[in-house]
Amino acid sequence: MKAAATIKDVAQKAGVSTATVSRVVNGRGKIRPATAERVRAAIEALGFRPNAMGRSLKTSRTHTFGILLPSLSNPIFAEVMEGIQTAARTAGYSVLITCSNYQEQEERRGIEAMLSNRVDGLILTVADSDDSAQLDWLDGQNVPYVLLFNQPTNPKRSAVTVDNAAAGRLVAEEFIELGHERLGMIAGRFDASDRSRARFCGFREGIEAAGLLPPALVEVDFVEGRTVRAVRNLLSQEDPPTALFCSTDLLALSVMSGLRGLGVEVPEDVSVVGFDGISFGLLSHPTLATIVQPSHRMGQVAVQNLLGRLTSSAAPHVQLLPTEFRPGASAGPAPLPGSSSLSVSKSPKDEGRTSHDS
Amino acid sequence: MKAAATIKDVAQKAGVSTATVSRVVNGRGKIRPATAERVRAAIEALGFRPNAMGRSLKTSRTHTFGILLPSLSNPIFAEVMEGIQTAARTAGYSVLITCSNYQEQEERRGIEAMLSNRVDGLILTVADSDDSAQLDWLDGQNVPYVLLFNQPTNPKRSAVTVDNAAAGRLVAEEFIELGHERLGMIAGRFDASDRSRARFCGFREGIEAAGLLPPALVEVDFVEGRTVRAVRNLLSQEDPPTALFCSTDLLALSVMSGLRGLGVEVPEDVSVVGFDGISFGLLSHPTLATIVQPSHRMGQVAVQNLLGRLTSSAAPHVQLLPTEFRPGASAGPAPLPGSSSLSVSKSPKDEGRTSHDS
DNA sequence: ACTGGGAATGTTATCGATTACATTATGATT
DNA sequence: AATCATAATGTAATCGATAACATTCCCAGT
Repeated sequence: MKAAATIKDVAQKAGVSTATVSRVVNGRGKIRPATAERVRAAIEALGFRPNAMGRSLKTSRTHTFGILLPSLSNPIFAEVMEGIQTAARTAGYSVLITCSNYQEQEERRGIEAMLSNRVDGLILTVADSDDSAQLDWLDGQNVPYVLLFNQPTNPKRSAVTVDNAAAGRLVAEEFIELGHERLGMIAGRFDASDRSRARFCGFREGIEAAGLLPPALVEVDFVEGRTVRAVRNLLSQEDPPTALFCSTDLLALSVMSGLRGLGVEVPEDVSVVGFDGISFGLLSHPTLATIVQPSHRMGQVAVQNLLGRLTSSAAPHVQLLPTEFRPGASAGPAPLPGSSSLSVSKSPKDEGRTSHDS
Repeated sequence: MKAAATIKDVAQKAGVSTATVSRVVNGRGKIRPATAERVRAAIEALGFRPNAMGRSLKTSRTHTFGILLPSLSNPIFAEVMEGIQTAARTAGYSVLITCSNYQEQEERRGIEAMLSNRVDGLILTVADSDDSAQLDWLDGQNVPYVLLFNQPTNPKRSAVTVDNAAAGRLVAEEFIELGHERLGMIAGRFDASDRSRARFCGFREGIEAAGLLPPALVEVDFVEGRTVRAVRNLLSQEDPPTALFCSTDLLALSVMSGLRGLGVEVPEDVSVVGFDGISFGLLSHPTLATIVQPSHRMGQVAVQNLLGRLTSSAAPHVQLLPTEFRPGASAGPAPLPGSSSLSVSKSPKDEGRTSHDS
C-alpha cells in the first residue's frame, strides 16, 4: 500500500537533487551520461511516474483537451471522438469527454467542469454556434476552442466542419438527376442543430434553382427519435414527396425502417439519402446513399488546429473539409407518375411541425 | 488576457484569508453568513473557479476516472461510455477516455497515461482479463479499477459484466427450438476478446447438451472486419450450418450484409443471432435477433462500483447484470432438408481459421 | 466588568514538480 | 599550477488550494 514515488524519492535514491531528476525526465539541460543513467535506474526501480498535477500546477499546462459532443449514440460522434483521441494521444495529450445530450444547460455545465480541470483547449459541438450563450461566455475565458461540425458565421471562431449547404445542394441535384420532382426533408430540430438547418437551406436552394417547388419539411427531436409519425406526416399530404433527404444517417436509417413499417418500398416508392457516411449505411439493406464526412480526419484536424493555436499561437480559423456523395441503393429513379401504390393515411394524432419551407 | 483568478485574489477582494474562502467554497466549517456572502460576491465578481490542479495536489484526489475501451466504433462501447459519463458527472467526476484499438500495447500506454493523470479509478475493457500483463501490473499500483464486459475468473478483481456463457447457451437453445441442427459461430478473435470466447463456450455447451454436433467456428479480426470470406468459408463446407451466432451485433450486421451479397436469404436459408442489443439491430432489415446487454446500466453500475470502493472502501466484487434475448426477424425456423438452394463455392484464398470446435 | 469558551477567522506548512539563479566540478590553456 | 570558461548540479521559491493549528472575536454567565 505504498504511496507512489515522487521526484524526491528518485533524487534521494540516485543521490542527486530533484532538479537533476527533473532535467533527466524532461530531457532539458546538460546531464553527464553517468548521472542520467543512475537517475533512470532509480526511476525504474521506484516505478516513478511524474505527477501530472504537480507539473501542471507549476507549468499551467495540463496537456489535456476537453471534448463536448451532443451524444455518442450517433456513430458520427463516436467516430470523430476516436479520431480526436488518437491524434491527441499521438501529440501527448489526454482527452476529457462530456456529452450534452443536446441540452444547452448540459453544454454549459460540461464546459465549466472542463475549465475547472484547466484543459489546454476545447473541442465543441454545440446546438447553434451563432447563437450560443456558452460560446459568448467562453470567448472571455482565454481558452482556445475549436468548433466541430458547427459552421459559425463569425470567423473569429475556429471551426472544423464541412460545407453543409453545398452538400445539401448536391443532394437536391442528385435527386433531380434521378427524376424526382417532389422532394422532402426530415431534419433534426434546427434549434438543436445548426448544421441540420444549413443542410436544409442548401437543399432548398438546389431545389429552387431547378425551378421545383420548395421541399416539404419535418423537424424531429434528436433524443426521442420517433420518426414514424414524421414520415407518415410527410407522405400523407397531397402529392407526397418521392425523395427524402434526412439530415443524418441515423435519422435516415430510422426513416427507412419506418417506411418499411408503412409498406413503402425504398427506393421503388421513395428514395432516401442521408448525411454523415457512418459505416452502418453500408451494411443496411438497401445500402444508404449519403454524404460522407471524413469523421476521423475531422477529429484529427480539430486537434491540430488546437495544437497550432497553443504552440505557434496561430489565429482562429475555419477549416472546411471535403465531403463526398456516396451512392447507395436507397436512392433510385423517381417512380413513374401513377405507378406507385402509395396510400399512407394520416394519423389522427400528428406530431412534428410540417411546412412548405421554414 | 488576464489570468484566471486564484483563491488569493478572492481572499483579498473579500478582505478575508484564503482559508475562509476555501471554507466557503467547500462548505466546511462555520462561517458567519455576512462573511460568506462577501466571499461569494468576490467569487462571482472575479469569476473564480477553483484550480483543480492545486486542489488535487493537496488532497490527492482528482475526481477523475479513466476509461479504457477497445474502440468507440462499436456502438456497444459508445453506449456504455455514455452511461459512464452521465453517472460520473452526476457524482461530480470527470472522465478521461482512451481507446486501445484492441492492441495490448495501447492498453498499456493508455493506462499509464491515465495513471500519470492520477485518476481516482479506472474502468477497463481489456483483451483477456485472465491473462493480462496490464492487469497483473495494475494490481500493484494501488488504484481501484473495474473491468467492464470482461468476466475475470479471479474474484479479486472487480467487474461489471453479464453471464456470457449462459447467454451463449440460451442462443443455442433458441436455435434448437427453431429446429436448427447444424450450427455455426462467427466470433471476434478469442485472443482479443475473452467474452467472445465465453460466448462460444456457452454456445457449444448448449449444443452439446442437446446432443448435436459441435458448432463450426470462424474467428474474425475486430479491426479489419472482413466477414464475407469468413461467411463463405463456413457455408462452403459439407452440411453447412443453417444458423449462425455472431459474437457481436456489429459482426452480425456485417454477416447479414455478407450473406445478402452471396445470395443467401436471412432467415429463410440461414438464421442469424447477434450479441449486444445495439439499437441498429432494430433498424436493420430483417431486424436482428440478439442478446441484449443493459449497456447504459452497465456503465452506471461500473461507476457506482468504483465510487463504493473509494468512499466506503468496499471490497472488489463481480457484478453480473441480466441479459435478455430479443427476438428478431433474422432468426427463423430451420429450412426443411433439401429446401434450401444454397450453393456457396469455396473461395480460392480463404482466410480465418475454421474448425469443428476449438 | 471580567472571564471562559465556543465560534469565526487567520497563519503557515504542505502536496510534487519546475526553473531561475547560485554554486561547484571539470578540463583546457598557458 | 593558476586561471577561467563552461558544463554539471544544487538550492530554494513558486504554482493554487487545503487543513492542522493558532489566534481573535463575541457574548453569556457571574
